[in-house]
Amino acid sequence: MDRRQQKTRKAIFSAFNNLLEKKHFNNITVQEIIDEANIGRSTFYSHFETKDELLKEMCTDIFDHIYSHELHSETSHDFSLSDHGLLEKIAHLLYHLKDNKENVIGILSGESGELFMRYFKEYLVTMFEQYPQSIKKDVPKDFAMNHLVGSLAEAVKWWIAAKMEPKPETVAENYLKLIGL
Amino acid sequence: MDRRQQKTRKAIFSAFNNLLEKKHFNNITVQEIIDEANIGRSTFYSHFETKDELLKEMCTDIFDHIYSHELHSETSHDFSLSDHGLLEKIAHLLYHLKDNKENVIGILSGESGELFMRYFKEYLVTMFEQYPQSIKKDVPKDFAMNHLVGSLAEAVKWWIAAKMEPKPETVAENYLKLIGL
DNA sequence: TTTGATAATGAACATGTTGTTTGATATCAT
DNA sequence: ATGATATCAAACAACATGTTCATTATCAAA
Repeated sequence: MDRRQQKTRKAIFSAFNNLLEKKHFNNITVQEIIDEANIGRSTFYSHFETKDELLKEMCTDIFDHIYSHELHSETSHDFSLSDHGLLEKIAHLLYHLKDNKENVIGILSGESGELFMRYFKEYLVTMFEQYPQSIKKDVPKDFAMNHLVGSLAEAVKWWIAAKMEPKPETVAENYLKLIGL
Repeated sequence: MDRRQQKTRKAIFSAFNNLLEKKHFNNITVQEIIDEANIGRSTFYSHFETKDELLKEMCTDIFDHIYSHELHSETSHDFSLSDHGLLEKIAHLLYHLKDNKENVIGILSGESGELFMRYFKEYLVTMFEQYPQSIKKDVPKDFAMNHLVGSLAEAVKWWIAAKMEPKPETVAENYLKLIGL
């Protein structure tokens, strides 16, 4: 990829992140991104068709990053515990989010997080599908899955609002207690 | 209140609802609301300063409505059950939401629901505070509260996405099972 | 190093939205 | 009937959007 493209793409992402920390996604204008990134108007539009697409690509970047790490680093499969490794997996996920702290906080703070959360929940569904024993049997399956995913997403939001200070292991542990594992 | 004001206010609310069913809040313009409501431009701005304020007032209307009903209809306080009446309360809440079906679906469908959900969660916090025994003691209190509120909110979203077809009692029951009550 | 390709630029453009103002008109409560 | 006030249409400046185009700068590869 052309160095010039990389440079502007990076500039746009960085500018967008700065703005997301200050104000809500909806209230950020393309013009502001252009100014903050210090690029030409037509340059922005040659990279992204819309502001939404920019956010979308930013989200996929983050999750691609997490996915690839998940694949490489196989967690110690200690099936002696009741959660069958779920705790480690969740803690692991939280560590990854912490690595992307600047991006994640930028996107999620304020109300800009819906799109991000959609992607995040998709990821969580695939994750929980690997742990069928976490799904309670006495309620409809999709309702149970919705509960697992939704409440973990809420827990993560809580954690981020708490500046990611509580230890990932602690958060994961408390979460598992609350969903009854 | 002047009949004229009532009339236009109603027209604006109705127009806004119609539009919310078709498209996302962000993509609705004030102009569209004005056209749909068939009112003068300056008239809209004499009622609401911004589009956000309109949404906000719509949410408060709904919750004021629910609150007032909650106060009058005291549920049968059957403390013989483990949930101490929580089940009835939640089912009751779901029935109220169903009464406001058109409004609630309009606001919540798509991604227009964040603001609504914020109000909703505030309401849920006050609700759960009346049921201290529902808060697990072995995790931090705010984390537990966040879990109760967040997961109920998610359950409601699921229920709405399922067209409010499952019976409120069933949903409430399943929810209580999942949070371990 | 030259060169052909491609990315960035800035300016201009038509179009649409926003929020305000103004003076005329219609409707209200009393 | 009348004074108050809500509505209206029209116009306004300010700004955002997305596109076009000619020019300039930078690249990768021969």
